[in-house]
Amino acid sequence: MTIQLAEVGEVPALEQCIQASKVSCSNCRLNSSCLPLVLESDKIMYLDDIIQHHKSIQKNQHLYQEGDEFRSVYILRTGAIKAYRTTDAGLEQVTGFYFPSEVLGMDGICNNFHGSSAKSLEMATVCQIPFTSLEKLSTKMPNLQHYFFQLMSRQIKEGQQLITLLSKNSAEERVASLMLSLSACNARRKLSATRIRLPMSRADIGNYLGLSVETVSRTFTHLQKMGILRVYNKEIEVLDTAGLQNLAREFKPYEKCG
Amino acid sequence: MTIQLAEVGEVPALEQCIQASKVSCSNCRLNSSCLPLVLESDKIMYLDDIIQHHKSIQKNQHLYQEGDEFRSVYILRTGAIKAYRTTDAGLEQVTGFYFPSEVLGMDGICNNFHGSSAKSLEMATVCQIPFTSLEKLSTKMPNLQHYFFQLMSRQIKEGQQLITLLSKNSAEERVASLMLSLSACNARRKLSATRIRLPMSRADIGNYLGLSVETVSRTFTHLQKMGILRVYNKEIEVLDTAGLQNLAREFKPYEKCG
DNA sequence: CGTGCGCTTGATAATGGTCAAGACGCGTGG
DNA sequence: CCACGCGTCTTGACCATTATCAAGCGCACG
Repeated sequence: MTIQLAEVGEVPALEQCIQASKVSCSNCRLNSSCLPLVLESDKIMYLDDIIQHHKSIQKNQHLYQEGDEFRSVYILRTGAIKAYRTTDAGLEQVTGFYFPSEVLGMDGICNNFHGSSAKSLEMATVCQIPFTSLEKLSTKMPNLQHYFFQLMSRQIKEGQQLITLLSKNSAEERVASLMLSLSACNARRKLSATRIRLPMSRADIGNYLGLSVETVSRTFTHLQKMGILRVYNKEIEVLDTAGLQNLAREFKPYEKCG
Repeated sequence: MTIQLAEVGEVPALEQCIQASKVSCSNCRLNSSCLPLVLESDKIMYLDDIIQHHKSIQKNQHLYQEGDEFRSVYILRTGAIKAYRTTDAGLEQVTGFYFPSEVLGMDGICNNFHGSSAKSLEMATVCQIPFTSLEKLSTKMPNLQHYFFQLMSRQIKEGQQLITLLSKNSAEERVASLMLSLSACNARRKLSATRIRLPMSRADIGNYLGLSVETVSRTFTHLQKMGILRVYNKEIEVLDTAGLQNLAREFKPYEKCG
């Protein structure tokens, strides 16, 4: 039997309000955690000029696909997106989950083709930033240039953390780490740190963590039996944060530092 | 019994010649595969001004360590370097091997501290580029800015490839992939594609590939029994490139695209 | 009220880790 | 030049974790 948790996701009324109003970086509610933060307020208008606000994507649609020509990077405003690559054997490898205010698509810069696909896990909206415009603007705004260097540097570092997790940690530690990360991600977004809604399937989680679906499922059950989590399908309640941290250590991909 | 392979590494005489002469980007023999390539030749002097050429590092010394303040990025000129992080549990996680003309240290940009350590596997020389100078120069030289965006993008992509390798491939496939990568790396450097000298230990290889030393060793012997490689300690001879590619697929971290 | 997909659970098997011992190779010092 | 010793590599035996296969459950959706 499923117990309905309190609303932990976006507030629908607010969402609609945002979507209805004419959007610009100045009145966007991500403002405080988003890109324009690094710019002097009188320069946000330049950024506003090149950003294409409010592109929306239905659930399970692609924002871009591996091999598509790279033209823009994207900032996620609402919803959730998974990034994945397709292996030579035709298997899918999930490389990351993205939440509001995060920047996607920068792995396409190196050879002008997207190196991964981005598919929405639920209805999502993004801002699109044409990359050549961004580069031009960056030469004029050292802050902006620096911000993007930082952003990419962080993604490199997060990749290294995931590599470490995959090669050194057990199934239990991997799942615990992910839950802790999502909790931190919620906290950053001013949502509950103890109630996590998972927009992705067990298969996606397993794929991301290098585990089979079955192992993910078993691990959830086990963490529940240990009294660390309570699992209601895609709603996770963290009962023992310290216990979770004890298992996790390492790996904090969603504790963004910028 | 060990059979001595032909010289496959750097040519000592040439090395010494380079080290003796006054170095600058214009007369550096990496020239054609290195950073200045992207600059108009009359602008190389600006880069030359900020680069500190020819810093040398003894075997097993650190170029920088995790947690050190981030000030510069480095280009490896000769030798080989491994990058690694230390996990919370105090274990080492090798995140990459670097060879001449590759750029190190960019994971430190995001929070001004190096996110990994870099230790030389053999006597090495590097060029040091103070990052703030580089950023300043980048605002004036769009090509340079673009080059560094590409470089970091590529590192993100390579991280994703390693992640895929770790979560989807068997021990055999991982080792085969690494050998193929090193072969490609040699080829890029105009060295033999079939004779590979491994500057790193079996332990480093295992650590990088998420395997135990024993498994790495067993895998080498197995690949040898299959007639794909011949293993003389740290000298590897590739007997069947196609067979190796067959096992590898995926994962080409050293086939740099820029 | 079915039908199907996603999730859970159980039984079994395989890959690779761990522990232990021995071989080899290299540098040191006699 | 050889003997020694240590560190690295290899090999073997055993074991643990997790994948795979299989079946059943439950919720969502038509």
